[in-house]
Amino acid sequence: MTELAIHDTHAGCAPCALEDYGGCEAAARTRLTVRRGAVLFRQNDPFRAFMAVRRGSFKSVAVAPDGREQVLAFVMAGDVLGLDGFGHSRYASSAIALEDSEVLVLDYGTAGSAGGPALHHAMARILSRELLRDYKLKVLLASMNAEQKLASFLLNMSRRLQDRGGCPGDLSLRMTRTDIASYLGLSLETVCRTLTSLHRRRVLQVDGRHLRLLDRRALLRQFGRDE
Amino acid sequence: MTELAIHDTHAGCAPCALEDYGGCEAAARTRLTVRRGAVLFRQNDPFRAFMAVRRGSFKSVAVAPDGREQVLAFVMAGDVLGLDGFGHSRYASSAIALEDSEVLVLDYGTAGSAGGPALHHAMARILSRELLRDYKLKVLLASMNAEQKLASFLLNMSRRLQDRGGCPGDLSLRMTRTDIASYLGLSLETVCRTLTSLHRRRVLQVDGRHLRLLDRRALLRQFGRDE
DNA sequence: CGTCTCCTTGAGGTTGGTCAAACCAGGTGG
DNA sequence: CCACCTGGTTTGACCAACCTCAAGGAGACG
Repeated sequence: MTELAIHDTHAGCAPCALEDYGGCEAAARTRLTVRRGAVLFRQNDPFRAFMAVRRGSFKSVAVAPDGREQVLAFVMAGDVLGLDGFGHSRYASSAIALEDSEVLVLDYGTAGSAGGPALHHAMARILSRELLRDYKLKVLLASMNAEQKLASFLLNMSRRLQDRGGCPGDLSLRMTRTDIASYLGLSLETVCRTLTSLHRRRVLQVDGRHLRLLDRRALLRQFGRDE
Repeated sequence: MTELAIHDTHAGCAPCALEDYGGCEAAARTRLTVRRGAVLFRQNDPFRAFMAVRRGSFKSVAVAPDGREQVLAFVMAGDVLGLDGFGHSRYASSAIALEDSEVLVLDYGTAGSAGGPALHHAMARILSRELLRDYKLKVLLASMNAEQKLASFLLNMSRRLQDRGGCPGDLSLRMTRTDIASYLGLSLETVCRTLTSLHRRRVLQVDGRHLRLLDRRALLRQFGRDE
């Protein structure tokens, strides 16, 4: 009870986010479609609005001090983009579509003053949840080895797909190995090697970006009390 | 312009937070004093309220899946604790005082419904800023080597102390090496070694928990475009 | 068919982790 | 006052997990 459930790592039950947003879709000004690879907004752009992902998925990236890109999050349908931009009135990260996608522009600046307390409350909840997700990712980055990171990532993706009505054992990834590596703080080669290792041990079936979880137990076992 | 300024890493200009909170101190129900080492709230406790640190400092820790403690943040006067608990109505991390401290209990549940939109707006800004801080920490954890992590940490601490009116070159740390190591995703020995290495190179003067920055430039140089 | 991007696999080296021992400061009790 | 104990810190020796560099395969697309 006192420990984080690992299969929840950076989960955050995204569909709830929009749900939370409740009837407030009135706040939605515009609906945008974004082509795969296109940039929805860019780090340091002045903050305009939150974006609720309707369809498709994005990666959220920031430029690290040394100039390399760092993937901060994978954002799927039902999640909200741009939450970080609000506090400093600039986006803190760029949002890049991993596939053809559709977003709802949530003009919080306007709707915020107009909307009732319910809207604010919902917004705060979404932000807070995002924080929780971040916390879990920090734990992952700070204290896990390569295999644990991958296991955590896979279980999380599986869960999120399941929440969206997909088959939990069937992962069709939208991002490259490089993206995954950056997100997990690993090198791209280590991601590959770890995946093939899991494949050889029949934990996983790997076919390019299509993965199938064969032994969920084995993934969870990565986190035995003292391994 | 497109890159994060490194000396800002997990900065977040904390004193502004309370400022932002503005005249809303009416929301403050209680003032608590906490002894060094005491637990203000515990991970998984039902969420009660946010806590604004008045005096002293805290560490925010979570239990990792493997049972080890993970330090998620160092929280100083002017910062707000418990932001993560709101979304799930449980605290996602424990708060432990690093020294004798004093906090203001911000009963958002009550004040939230009572307070005006200004309060909500302020709350959202605080949350959003916290997100930004998290983003920077994720970059640190994912893509920096030991020396860069330390440099980043030191510059950040210096900045935060400066914001609070302290002398920027004089750091009097309140946390143990173990805490720092956990926070930065390093081993305690590596933190020690890196500090002594910086000491030997006259970048830093190390005397237990009292540090003096001798060569800020050298620390910043850690992040030259491609080193 | 050539090119491009992405993925996979191998060889070798380095950073940083682990284990171990000793030091130091502060507190406690005789 | 001193002996002792504890928690924190420092340092060394060793080792392995992971990174880097390099080369080759596989699929998509013009």
